[in-house]
Amino acid sequence: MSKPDRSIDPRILESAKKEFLARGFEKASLKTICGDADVTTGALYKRFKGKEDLFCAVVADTVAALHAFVEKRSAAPAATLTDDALVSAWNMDDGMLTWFRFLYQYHDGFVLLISSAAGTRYANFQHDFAETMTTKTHEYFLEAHKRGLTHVDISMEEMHILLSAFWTTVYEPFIHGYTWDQIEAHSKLICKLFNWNRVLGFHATT
Amino acid sequence: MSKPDRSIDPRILESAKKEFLARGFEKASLKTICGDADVTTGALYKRFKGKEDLFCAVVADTVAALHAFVEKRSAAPAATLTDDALVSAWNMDDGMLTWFRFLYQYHDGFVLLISSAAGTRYANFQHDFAETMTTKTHEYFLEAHKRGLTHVDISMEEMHILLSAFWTTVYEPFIHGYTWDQIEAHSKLICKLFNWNRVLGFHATT
Amino acid sequence: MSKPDRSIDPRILESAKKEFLARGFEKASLKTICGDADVTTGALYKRFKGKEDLFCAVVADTVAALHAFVEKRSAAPAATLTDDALVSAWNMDDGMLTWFRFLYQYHDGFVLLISSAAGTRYANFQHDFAETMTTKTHEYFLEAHKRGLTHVDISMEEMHILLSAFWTTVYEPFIHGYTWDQIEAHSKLICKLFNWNRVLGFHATT
Amino acid sequence: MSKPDRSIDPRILESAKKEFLARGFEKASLKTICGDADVTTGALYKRFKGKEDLFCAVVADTVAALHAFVEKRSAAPAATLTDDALVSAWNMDDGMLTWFRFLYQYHDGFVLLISSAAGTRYANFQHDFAETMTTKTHEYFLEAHKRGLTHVDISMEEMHILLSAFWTTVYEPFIHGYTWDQIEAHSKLICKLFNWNRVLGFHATT
DNA sequence: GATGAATGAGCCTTCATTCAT
DNA sequence: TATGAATGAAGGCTCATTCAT
Repeated sequence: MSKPDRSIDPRILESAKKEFLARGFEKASLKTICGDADVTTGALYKRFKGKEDLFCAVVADTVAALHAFVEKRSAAPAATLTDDALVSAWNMDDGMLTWFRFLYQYHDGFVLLISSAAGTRYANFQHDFAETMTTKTHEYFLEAHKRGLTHVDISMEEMHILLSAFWTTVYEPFIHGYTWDQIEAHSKLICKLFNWNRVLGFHATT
Repeated sequence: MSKPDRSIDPRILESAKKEFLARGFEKASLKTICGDADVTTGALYKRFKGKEDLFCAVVADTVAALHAFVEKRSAAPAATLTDDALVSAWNMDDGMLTWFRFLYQYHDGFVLLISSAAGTRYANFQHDFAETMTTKTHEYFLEAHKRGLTHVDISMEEMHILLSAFWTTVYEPFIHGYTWDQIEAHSKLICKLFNWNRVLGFHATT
Repeated sequence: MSKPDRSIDPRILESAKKEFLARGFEKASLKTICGDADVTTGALYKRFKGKEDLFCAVVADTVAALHAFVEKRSAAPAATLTDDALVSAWNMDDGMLTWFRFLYQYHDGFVLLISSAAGTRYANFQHDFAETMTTKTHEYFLEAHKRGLTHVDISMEEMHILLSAFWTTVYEPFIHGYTWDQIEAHSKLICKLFNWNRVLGFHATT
Repeated sequence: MSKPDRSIDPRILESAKKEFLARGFEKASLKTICGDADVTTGALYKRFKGKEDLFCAVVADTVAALHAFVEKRSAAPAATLTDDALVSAWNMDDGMLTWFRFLYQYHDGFVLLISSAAGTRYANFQHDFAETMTTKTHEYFLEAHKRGLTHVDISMEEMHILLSAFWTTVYEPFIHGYTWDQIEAHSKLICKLFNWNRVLGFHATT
């Protein structure tokens, strides 16, 4: 009653998600997508401007949620944090689990972004995401450095490559279709594995 | 008796490598490859069964060298190693540098395998490589466990996760086109970053 | 009793005129036309049978006015004209200006007919118009011939060629978007340019 | 023996010419063209870069001949002509016939250029051709003016529109498929009809 | 009457692979 | 053995027109 009838949309989006997931953006066939959704190509073009627009629509809420999530978690300026908060930011045990929980909620959209987006505006999602995280993280690190909490020097570039690797590790269980339980185990393991304190020159707290 | 004259091959392989690196296997154009190599498509098909066969040829020596390298390094049965050797296998400072030196030697082939192989039989190279390493590594770990050098339990699956994370970090500088100097620095960083002793339950040596 | 409410029509017609003028009949987009007119395609199809019908509607009053104008100007049977009238019909100084004034009044519709009608029933407007004029003109010429005002023989086909050439020259300033002042100047030039007396065998009056 | 076998090309070009002539560039269907030529679409793309390239190929010799013809006829700088030559340039009786003979030789290509080129780089052929002729003609006229052979002032713009009309008249018999005999008659008629001497202010020589 | 989503054939173009020469 | 023209299915996309609501 409130909204106009969009009952066909979910069918297209669902079908598109399936195809994009299975074959990647570039090799995905609109004909297959339309066929699966019992819709003609023309109908698709009524709602979406093209193949990429369709991809973006499939992925839109994931992207939005991701932005919101990142925003919320990096809202606090480095300068406002206590020394303790600044240091413990690297002991990510529950922080990571929160991340995994969040990403698991947007599982398919996230996999699309990291695995099937070649050819779309999200082609560099992994890189851009690492970049975003790097910027914020480096800012915190610099603040810690200024306060004398560490004496190690890490350039943006080095931090970027370390975080790229780290986040690639985060992506992995999604790409390989882990169950939630597996992901939980994965989370704990990699938190134990990555010794950020040592790399960044903090006093180990663990 | 020896091999037939393959004097034209290098041009094709070089050209193919360039194109595969630049555009990835799927988007690479045989026409471009043949054009750059001053060779006709027909000639190409005389020597290679098809696009994928060409890719495999480009990558063949890297794959072979990789196998040989892995084989050599894991030739010794776990049981024959001293306790010390078993434990220090994880403090990989020079071990890693050896790896990096090796991989840097096969730079392009390696990048092809980890970045441009989608659509070929090497699509899952990263995963498969981690798998390979996991088997051998787990065997060593089990031996260490048996000897009481650790009391932590790590399943094959967990070991796979850990090694995937680790190797992902190793790949990173290649993907990002690091110079050798940068890779050397990265190597040191990596060794600091990974907390193998903690994860595997060895006495911290650092 | 009178006409049904057509209050929305002007918007469609205006929008259609704009689009047809800008892109020609074939490349004009009904979607654009409907969008500009704030009307749905369905609504358009309620009033018009299709794209061509719409074009015809846009052009209808121009066509009607043209017919009326031609009719009025050729109402007098050739036989009823004086010798003088018959001959001076070709020294068209003010006759032409009257024509130009008339065409300028129906500027857009006329341009549509001569420039944008490919694909419609008016595709051959130029040719058909020349044809129409030819019939009447030839009749006058024959009458003049009969009265001995000329001894030249001009067939219908030849007359058609001559009038085609003449009217093509008339169209030109419309196609080129001349202002009224430019058209007025053009009109004078035209009268100088065409050597009707020589072609038709009248005594030069100029 | 000298040339490689291109025996299939004529079939494509012939078929393309037919289709372009019949439906215009934009509505012409490559499938139809290929079908008529007993060739697959792929084959077409081996020889031509695309639809427009095909059109250009069909029209290439006409364009070349046209350029050469124009070049040859306007090679003489205005300043080098005698007064007589300058004036009689406008009494085009045999000049026009030469033109018609030439155009008739390239009949189909010429029709393609003036009637079927919308959407190609030759879309503005008519206009550009008129422009070319205008430039040269105006130069001659200016020279005549300088020498006092005329006192009339005609701007480039006015000349352009007059020549546009004139050349449109030249095109007409081609567009309407006149036979050579009809064209010859047409040529004579329009030369009689257009009174360039009067418009340009020369002493009538006829 | 009005809506506008849906239709669906057709568009031009690409490219790994084949095969007659 | 080498050639490279030919294949032909498949690609994404357009748009005048229809019809259930």
